[in-house]
Amino acid sequence: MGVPERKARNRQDMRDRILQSAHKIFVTKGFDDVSIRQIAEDIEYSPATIYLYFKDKNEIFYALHTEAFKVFNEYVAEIIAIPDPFDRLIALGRKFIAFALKYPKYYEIMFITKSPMDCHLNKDKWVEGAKAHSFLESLVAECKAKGRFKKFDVKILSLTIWSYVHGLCSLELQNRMRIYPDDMYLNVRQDSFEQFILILKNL
Amino acid sequence: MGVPERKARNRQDMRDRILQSAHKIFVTKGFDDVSIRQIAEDIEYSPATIYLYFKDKNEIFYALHTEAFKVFNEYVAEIIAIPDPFDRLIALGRKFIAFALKYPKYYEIMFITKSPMDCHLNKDKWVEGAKAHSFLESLVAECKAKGRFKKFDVKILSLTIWSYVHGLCSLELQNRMRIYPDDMYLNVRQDSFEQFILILKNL
Amino acid sequence: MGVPERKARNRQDMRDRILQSAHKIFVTKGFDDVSIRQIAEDIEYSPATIYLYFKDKNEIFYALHTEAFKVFNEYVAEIIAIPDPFDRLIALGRKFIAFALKYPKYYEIMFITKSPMDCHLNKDKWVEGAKAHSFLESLVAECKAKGRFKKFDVKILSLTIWSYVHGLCSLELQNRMRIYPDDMYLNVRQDSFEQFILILKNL
Amino acid sequence: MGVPERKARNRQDMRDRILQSAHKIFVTKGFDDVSIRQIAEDIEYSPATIYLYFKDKNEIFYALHTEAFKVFNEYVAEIIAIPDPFDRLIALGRKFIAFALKYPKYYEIMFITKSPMDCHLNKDKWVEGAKAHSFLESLVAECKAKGRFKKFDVKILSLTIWSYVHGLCSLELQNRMRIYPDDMYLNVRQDSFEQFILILKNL
DNA sequence: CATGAATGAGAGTTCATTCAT
DNA sequence: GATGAATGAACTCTCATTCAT
Repeated sequence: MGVPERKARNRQDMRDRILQSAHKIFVTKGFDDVSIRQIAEDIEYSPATIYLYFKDKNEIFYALHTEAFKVFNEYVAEIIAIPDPFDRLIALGRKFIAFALKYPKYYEIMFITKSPMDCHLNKDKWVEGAKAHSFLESLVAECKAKGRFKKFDVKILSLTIWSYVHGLCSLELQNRMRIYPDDMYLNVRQDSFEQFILILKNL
Repeated sequence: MGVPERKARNRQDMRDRILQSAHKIFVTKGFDDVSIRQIAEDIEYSPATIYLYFKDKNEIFYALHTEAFKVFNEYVAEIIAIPDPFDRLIALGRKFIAFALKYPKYYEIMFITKSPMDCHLNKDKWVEGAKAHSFLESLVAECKAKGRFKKFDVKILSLTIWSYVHGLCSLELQNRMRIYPDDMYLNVRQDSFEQFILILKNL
Repeated sequence: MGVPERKARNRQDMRDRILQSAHKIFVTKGFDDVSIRQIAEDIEYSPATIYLYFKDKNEIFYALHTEAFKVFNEYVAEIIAIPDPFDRLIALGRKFIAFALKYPKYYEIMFITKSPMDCHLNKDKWVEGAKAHSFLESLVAECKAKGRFKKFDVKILSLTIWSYVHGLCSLELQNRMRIYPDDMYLNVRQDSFEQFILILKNL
Repeated sequence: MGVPERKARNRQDMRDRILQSAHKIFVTKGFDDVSIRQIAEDIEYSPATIYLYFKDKNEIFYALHTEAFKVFNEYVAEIIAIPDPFDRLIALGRKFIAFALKYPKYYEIMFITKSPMDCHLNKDKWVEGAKAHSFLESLVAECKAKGRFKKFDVKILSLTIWSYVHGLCSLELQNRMRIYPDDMYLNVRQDSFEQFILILKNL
């Protein structure tokens, strides 16, 4: 490996370390407490150093966002092994929910946080989001090709499904399900999802 | 009108002015930029004055939250005139979405923002949220009493509906629907909702 | 009793209430936390009202100071019944120490706090302090008249005694005696004072 | 001198500048007026800069306190050259008083101010205070070993001496000696101390 | 490559005080 | 006699960012 390659890798290493730290602070202390200084302290470098790897705070958030989608894609990837498209669709839903619960902060960045970033960056984000979404749409289309969802438009139904699953995750992550008594709370999310599967099956 | 009454009204006026200003800044600049100082500047009073009407920043957010639910309740109230429960349910959905679009920041406070407020305040918030939710449940129960949703549990179906509608609104408010081309974007939300009505009708 | 008298008494009542409150806060929260607002809240009047009875904060502290000396004088007065001047001197010392322990905040104002007050006020204060001090000097003089302290100047010895007793009280009140282990701490002040009596006796 | 050394020295320089400024303000305006902003203005740096050298205000006060004891120890150190323990004891007294007069604000911090600092810091302070005190005790013990103070307990007598000297200094520093007419005022402290020496000599 | 040094801007909050009513 | 309303000035502290070294 040549010198430029090693340099590039070192550079990437450092960026990763910064992002990991940012994510860690994000997870433990919340969005507003992710400050350059805190990250610097965590990785034991000076705040100024961070600016060697990221233009500004926005860029860190943007990278975090990219990272989130990368993790998401990997997390979801394994469902492609499932032969039946409907089963695959359901599996996607399950994975989606599981991801939200396992990486709530990544989920926040991906689907909840309003970007404080500049507009041209957002375009890229939409691309990423769109990719995930068109994956869903292709699944719905496949189902339709196999005879399901006859009376429904693929794109619209996809949005309906996405809305439902995202709504379910959102209510959970933003603590809005605490309105249920404790014993119900534990099952309610699962029950609703199973119910939703049933509904889809009968469309 | 007696002196104490006038004083009380003046006091309320001032509180309202502060809250309106807070809401305005919230709408135009975002949650994090709502600062006592900004509010003060906006209403052209000194920062110290604000503390004569609100104990601290938390109390302002809390009042904003209460205000949000008040506006919401008034906004939704008129549907009770609709005789058929299913029609009423649909109308509730429409109202809900319309409210989200008309008062996006109130919607944010009510259903999205993770409260930075103290715990005992949150309890009250859940009470409010729960009230709105049990209103939905009672509607679903009424529908069921009239023969609909036969195979479905009232509470679980209510959550499913809530999730869907909230998800739809969330995606919209957090700009996640920009993945659609402009011409689609205009109709997609509406189309999905109509589709969802259809689904509910056939349950 | 005529109207002006009653008015004057009411006025004095209010002043007393304010001072009591100031002292209470002073005792429980410390010097720096005595604020007009806190006093106002405590006596359940508005801050502005306090200014009807005292020109400003300084005047309150000044009145507190006067109050302190009044309480001190009353506290110490009973020793005049003791016939022997040396016994009386010792009794004064005991009373002095007891006062410091019982009313530590009054003691602080009288002998420790550097007056934040204006100069012309200080003169009056010195008058008060001087009165207490000349009382001590007259006692020492009486002792000398009875044959004690032969080789010592009255004024200088008085200062020496005052210094010692004040030093002892100061160290105690400012927590500087915590350097002693707990069991010693309890007796050390008393032991030193008894020792000092012995020294005086043998002068 | 290497780079790190120079950097360390610069850092120490800055800390010293801040402390000197704090001390200066403390001397000219009093304890309560020592604010970060005032210090910043005085040293002609921004307030934020101060936080690069001190964690918070407490740390500044703590450093000031440490500084005070350092200066005190150096100031008092030279007396160890005096062979006779009683002479040394007297010299200590003189040095103590001279220190109080020369560095009144350091004296205040060391022996008068009630610390607003956190408890664990205070422990260290007591350690320092205790050190100074046990130095006094060892001197008294030495005197006793040489035949003086026969009828007196070392620890108690030490406290008695400390109380007297501290009382004398306190009365002076807190302006309580202004009760004497101007011509007396100039000598009275000195006279009392000489008298006290005489008393000790004859114990 | 890394950082020490520095800062302007801004946050929430409290205070003594004034004045019209 | 009492006060509600208001404020200017101050406080401690944190932030993202820059730049010379």
